[in-house]
Amino acid sequence: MGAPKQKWTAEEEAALKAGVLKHGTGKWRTILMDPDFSAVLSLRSNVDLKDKWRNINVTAIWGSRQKAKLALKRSPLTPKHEENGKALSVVVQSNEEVVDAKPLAMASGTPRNGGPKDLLARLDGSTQMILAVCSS
Amino acid sequence: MGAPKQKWTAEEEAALKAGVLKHGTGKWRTILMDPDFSAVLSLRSNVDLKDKWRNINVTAIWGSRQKAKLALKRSPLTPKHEENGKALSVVVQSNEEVVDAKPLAMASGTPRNGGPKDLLARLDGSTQMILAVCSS
DNA sequence: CGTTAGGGCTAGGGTTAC
DNA sequence: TGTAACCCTAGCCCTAAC
Repeated sequence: MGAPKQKWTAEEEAALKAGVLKHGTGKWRTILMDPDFSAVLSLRSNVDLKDKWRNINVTAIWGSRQKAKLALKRSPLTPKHEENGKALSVVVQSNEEVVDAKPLAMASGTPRNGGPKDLLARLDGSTQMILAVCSS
Repeated sequence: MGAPKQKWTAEEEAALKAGVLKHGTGKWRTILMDPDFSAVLSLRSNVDLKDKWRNINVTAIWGSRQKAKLALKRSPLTPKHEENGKALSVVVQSNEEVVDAKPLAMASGTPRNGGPKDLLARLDGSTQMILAVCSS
């Protein structure tokens, strides 16, 4: 059909990483419309960016230090926690190896439609976002 | 980002359907302020109601396509019977049409006395009026 | 200013191709 | 068998119109 399974090139992946550094995670459409990346990623959709970023992080976590995660899958019992009004607590991964750009983007203080003002302000102590662009 | 995505429960969906039956579509704020549903839908906004109703109708129209597609893809092993104890009475309809609740609600005209309101008024936590809108 | 209708986006699960 | 790429959709957000 029209989808011959288009593998990601190094340039595309680099552009994606740079775009996440610049705009933060979740801003796939924004990255796509950024003139700096629109050329390289012209063949990709915003969903593609999201999926690729997911794959990158999955592999990165596995290479790091978190392997006991799939073991908790496929539980014969019902892992279904359907609460009505109760909020389920979600544990956030500890710092270190997990590449999490979300706090970066949201750390600017504006919860709603903020701007990537001081994106790099937080990028010092933890320093987990290195990677960024293998070299461009 | 404090909302990790709040999935609709069966109770909420039932309340929404009942509310549409009672007040008609488009009266989201009215449904929300109805004492019969305000408790269940307290965490939802009028926009949420609108969006959910849209999703419900979209999925209800299914059947023209993709249904057979996914039906065959249905995993051979899916012993999922873990409903929350609430047994929904599903009315099977050979016709897969969208059940328009608007005529139903309006069909009573001006129920000065003894309208269908009394029937729906006793809506509590249990699901009991799935009758309409629950195709396939 | 509040509400609704509709378009658009994202997150996550699921599926296909390799 | 495992993994990357892709598909599907529920829930949410944004905007225009009223």
